[in-house]
Amino acid sequence: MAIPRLDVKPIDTQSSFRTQAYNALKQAITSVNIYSQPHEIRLDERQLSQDLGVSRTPIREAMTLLEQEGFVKTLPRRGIFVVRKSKREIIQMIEVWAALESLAARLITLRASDAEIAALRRLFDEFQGGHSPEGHLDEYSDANIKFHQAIIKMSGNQCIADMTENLFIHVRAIRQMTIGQNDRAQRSIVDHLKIIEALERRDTELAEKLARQHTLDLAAHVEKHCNFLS
Amino acid sequence: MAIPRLDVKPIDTQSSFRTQAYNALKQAITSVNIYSQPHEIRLDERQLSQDLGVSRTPIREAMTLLEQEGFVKTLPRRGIFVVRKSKREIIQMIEVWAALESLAARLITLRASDAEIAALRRLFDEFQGGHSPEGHLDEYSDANIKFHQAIIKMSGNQCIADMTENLFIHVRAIRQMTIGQNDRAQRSIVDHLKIIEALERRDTELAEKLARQHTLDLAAHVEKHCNFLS
DNA sequence: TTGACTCATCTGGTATGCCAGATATTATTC
DNA sequence: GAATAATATCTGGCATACCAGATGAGTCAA
Repeated sequence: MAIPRLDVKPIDTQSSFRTQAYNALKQAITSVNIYSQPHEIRLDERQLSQDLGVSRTPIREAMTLLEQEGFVKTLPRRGIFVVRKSKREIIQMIEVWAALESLAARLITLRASDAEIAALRRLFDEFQGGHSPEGHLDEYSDANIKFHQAIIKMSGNQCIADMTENLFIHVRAIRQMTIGQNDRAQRSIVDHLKIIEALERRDTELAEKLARQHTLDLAAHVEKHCNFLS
Repeated sequence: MAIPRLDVKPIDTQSSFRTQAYNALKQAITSVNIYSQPHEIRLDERQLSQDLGVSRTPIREAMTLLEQEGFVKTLPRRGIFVVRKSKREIIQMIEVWAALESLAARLITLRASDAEIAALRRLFDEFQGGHSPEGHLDEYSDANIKFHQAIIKMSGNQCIADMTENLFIHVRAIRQMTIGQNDRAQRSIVDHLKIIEALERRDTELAEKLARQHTLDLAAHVEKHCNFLS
């Protein structure tokens, strides 16, 4: 006779409180659009430790990570503040993004399989089939990000993915505010299609160049129109 | 009559124990060539805190940073280990470096002053005037790194500098082992000269391409000859 | 001798308490 | 009443104690 056993699920012994606090805080910080509200946001270690139900220690170590990633800035005995990137910093991050995505495009033409590239086109067609970007900017913004993430992932270079992950987060808020300007959504679709075509033809130089220029255009747009940034 | 005063220097209230521990540990970790010795290096928080004369807390926070930067890996209740990058990871880092330095070259042609570019050529000529690379590989290796750092800095994009800083450290050990192979030093000098010439002529496309290819060549070299990497 | 078991020990994870600088509040002085 | 000084409070930096998992030496049975 089988011994009755409780249906206990193994607790996640892999993720420490520190990791859980890190994820929770990063989620919380990146979900508020800090550029749309004027006052700076201050965090309190003790308050957060109470809210999350853990002591200050894992909170502090999570903050150490978030500070290195540029999301918060700690001023000793003053407080911990959510960082608002300047226009200059945002543009520099977009430029780096352009360089890395350009490299990703190069690597795809050299190493990706035809099936992978075909999957990228399907991802593109699926969204295109039916709606035009006008009036669906939220959806389009999601599809847009998915497209870029797919390219990064297809490159097979994990280092690119790691280094662009936070760049995406920092730039995301800005993208959402620019996607509706100057017919950018429509232009963006055209650019993406050209990039896909270059990848399909394994045209390394062209794919590299188009991917770079597409993102550098965003940098130029931010330079011109995002004067709400400091 | 002046009151006698002790010549006390203001203590560095800016750098916390955490920061000092971080610097000391990073220095210590990166100064040992982990690829030349077979056994893995394990660190002990308590031992380090005793050596550095501080408690475990700042040590732990420094370790948190070093782990995020990829220099150490913490295994709970096992220990903290100095990370040995695999060949695949090294190559991916060099590829990212190539993309970023290529961007730096582009930005220089568009934004740097003639004086800055002239300074770069002087840096190059100074080292060239007199010695050939053979027999001075250590010096050459230093000059080589200085050249690349100068390009990064001249780009004016601080984000590139931040993101390449650790890449340089990770790749440095490998560079020192490859610089003497295949006449790489001599070839490298030729490449650097061509890059400088392209920058002087403000040839954006060419400078970008040469800078990228120069570093991608290193990646290819590592792929072929660095089989001592895991 | 060998294998499994026990337990002392080691190690990173976490909670807690104290410290000093920074700020806000109150008291004091003119 | 305004400017200044004294004080209470808040906040991040640091030290320390305890916990539990992992390890390895030692023990005991087959």
